[in-house]
Amino acid sequence: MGKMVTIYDIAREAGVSPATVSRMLTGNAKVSEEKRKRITELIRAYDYKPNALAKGLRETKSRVIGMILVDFVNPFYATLLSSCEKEARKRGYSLIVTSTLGDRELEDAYLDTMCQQRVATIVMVGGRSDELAPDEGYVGHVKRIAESVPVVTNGYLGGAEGCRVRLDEEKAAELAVEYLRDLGHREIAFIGGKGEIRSTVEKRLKYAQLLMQNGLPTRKEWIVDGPGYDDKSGYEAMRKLLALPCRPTAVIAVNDFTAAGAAHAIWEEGLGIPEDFSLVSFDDTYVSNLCRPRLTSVSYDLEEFASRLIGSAVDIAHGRKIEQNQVVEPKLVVRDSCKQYGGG
Amino acid sequence: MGKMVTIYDIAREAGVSPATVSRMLTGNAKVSEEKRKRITELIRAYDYKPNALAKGLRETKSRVIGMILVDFVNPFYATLLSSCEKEARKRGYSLIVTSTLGDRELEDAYLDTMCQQRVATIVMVGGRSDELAPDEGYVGHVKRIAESVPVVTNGYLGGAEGCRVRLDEEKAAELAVEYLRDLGHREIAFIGGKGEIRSTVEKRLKYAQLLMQNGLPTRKEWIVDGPGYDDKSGYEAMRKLLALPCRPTAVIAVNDFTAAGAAHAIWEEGLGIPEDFSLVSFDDTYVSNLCRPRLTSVSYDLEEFASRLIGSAVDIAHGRKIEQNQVVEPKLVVRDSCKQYGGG
DNA sequence: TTGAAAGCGCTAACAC
DNA sequence: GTGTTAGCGCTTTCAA
Repeated sequence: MGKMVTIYDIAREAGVSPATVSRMLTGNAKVSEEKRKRITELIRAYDYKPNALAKGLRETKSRVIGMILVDFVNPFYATLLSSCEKEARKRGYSLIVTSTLGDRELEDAYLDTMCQQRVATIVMVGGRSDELAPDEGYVGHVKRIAESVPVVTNGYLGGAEGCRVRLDEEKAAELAVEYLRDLGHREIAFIGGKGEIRSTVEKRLKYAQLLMQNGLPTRKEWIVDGPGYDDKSGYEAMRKLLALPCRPTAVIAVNDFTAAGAAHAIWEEGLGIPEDFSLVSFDDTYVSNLCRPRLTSVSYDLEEFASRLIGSAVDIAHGRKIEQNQVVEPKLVVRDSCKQYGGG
Repeated sequence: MGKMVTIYDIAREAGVSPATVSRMLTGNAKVSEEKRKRITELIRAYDYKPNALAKGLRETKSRVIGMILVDFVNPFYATLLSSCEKEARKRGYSLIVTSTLGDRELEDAYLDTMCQQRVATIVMVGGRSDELAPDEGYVGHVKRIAESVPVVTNGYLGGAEGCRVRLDEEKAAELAVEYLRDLGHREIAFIGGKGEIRSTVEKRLKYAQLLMQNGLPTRKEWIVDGPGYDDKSGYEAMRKLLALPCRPTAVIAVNDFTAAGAAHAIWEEGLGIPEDFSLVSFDDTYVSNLCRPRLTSVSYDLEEFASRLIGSAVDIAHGRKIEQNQVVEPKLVVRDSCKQYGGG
């Protein structure tokens, strides 16, 4: 691999000092039109590429954001990643990414790796920061890291996070429940997810609260814990519901995958959506469009989420003032998986 | 943000020279057991994190691989990314990622960005490198880049690439066609994809060739060009097929999304899978498991693909000898979307 | 085995 | 407006 050209090469060739070349590049000081022209030309001619490592070393921080996601494959996170990357680019940043798949040790290791890379900011979405009760050791670790590199997250890190951007899970649950209630449903179940994940618990709690407030029947068996967030979980959860003596008429699924799984269980029983069950999911990934009937789903504006996440990350890195607590609101996207109860 | 501790801090505290600390860290030279112990302790106590920027500057290259994908959201690439990241980590590398979404200028810009980051290697999958005839300017650009940073790709870059890892598209097409043929199908269509994308063209060509070799009827209308790779494309393509006076009995879809779209068109017509149409797709993403009936699909071992991509990237970076041309073979995963023709 | 010193490529004082 | 210089944190000769 050939030696890379440096500002010294350019400077020598142009008969100026490296500083002048640097000044032109950064735009931090005036450079005479004549030299400017000569330098610009040389840069093109030599195809000069500034060394981000040197710049980063000099400024004790790189224009790179470290992103720790729980999973790249899940379309919710995949889309978020895509938006974040676009957003980062727009602001002149690159993304170093990592997926933990729920592995706690990995999460710790990655925190360190990104710290070593001297990323400008660490953005964490999902994973342990999203757990209801992240363990002490972990929070301590993040706190230590956060002393040298700011952390932006959607979860809660005991105050270690420099900035938090949450999704309004309660509002999301509200949209789902109220939509079904307005359609005349009274027997509404909630399936999927895990009891230790904050986002899930927040939804379930709000769901239960709303049922009560609306005088709708609440039953323990109508909240089916996971075992997880995939279609298999949804399938199994729905089968439990189907086995119940008193079945609900509507089902809220913790995400599109569990909804898809639930749909399969319903069809297997020879029943239909929305004829026999109305189905609402969260996340509104492309999966909700891929199912038939297409799923009515609570949607988060992932572009906005990404924009706030990355925007805050960049602002913090530049020492700008930011909103410490931000919330992204959901909205309901009505498709074909629900119908008026009793009505038609 | 607090000042980070350096080897100088450690050295001073331990009463040794920075060089000794460095030697211990890199393991490039012997260090007395006594100092080693003292240093190790200090490193823990101060939570010292080596500055990857400085190291990279010194060694004129970082332990980061730049990955340019066409799209993060498509589960094929999302899964590939996930596997690549895992593979990179295993080898002590991080991933800087980027998705181009088919934007040519972006691809150029990213190539430069990664070059500036002094990534060890650039890995490109999808995008322009996957086009049948990438334009001259682009190839030139890659060639120039490739002089300073090695490029690994699945596409063809006029020899600029340092290493190529292809999927065996022809074998994939063969698996699909022969499976359907063996089931007794004679009228087989191919839908989706774009005529300028190498992987698609390779599949179509092989498909056409195999029909002929097997004495099966070939019809122009049975190859439906895209318009793309999403379910809408599949839906539209299938509708064209359905409108034909002579419909095929089996359909090969360029990926899972187009297959899902095709399935919807078929159902809309009141027809069934596999009763009225047998359906085979490529890629075998989780989408093929999410559909009902589950899709029979040609599967690539994405872990192997990732392992070869990243393995080669790392090997090249270390100046090791590598296989210049590697191929990942597909296999057929039989599920429920096909049936014996005539037979049952 | 260890230390001193140079240098990777860049930017920002500080002079002029 | 421009050049000189020091230093970001690390590794690696070169001597001792």
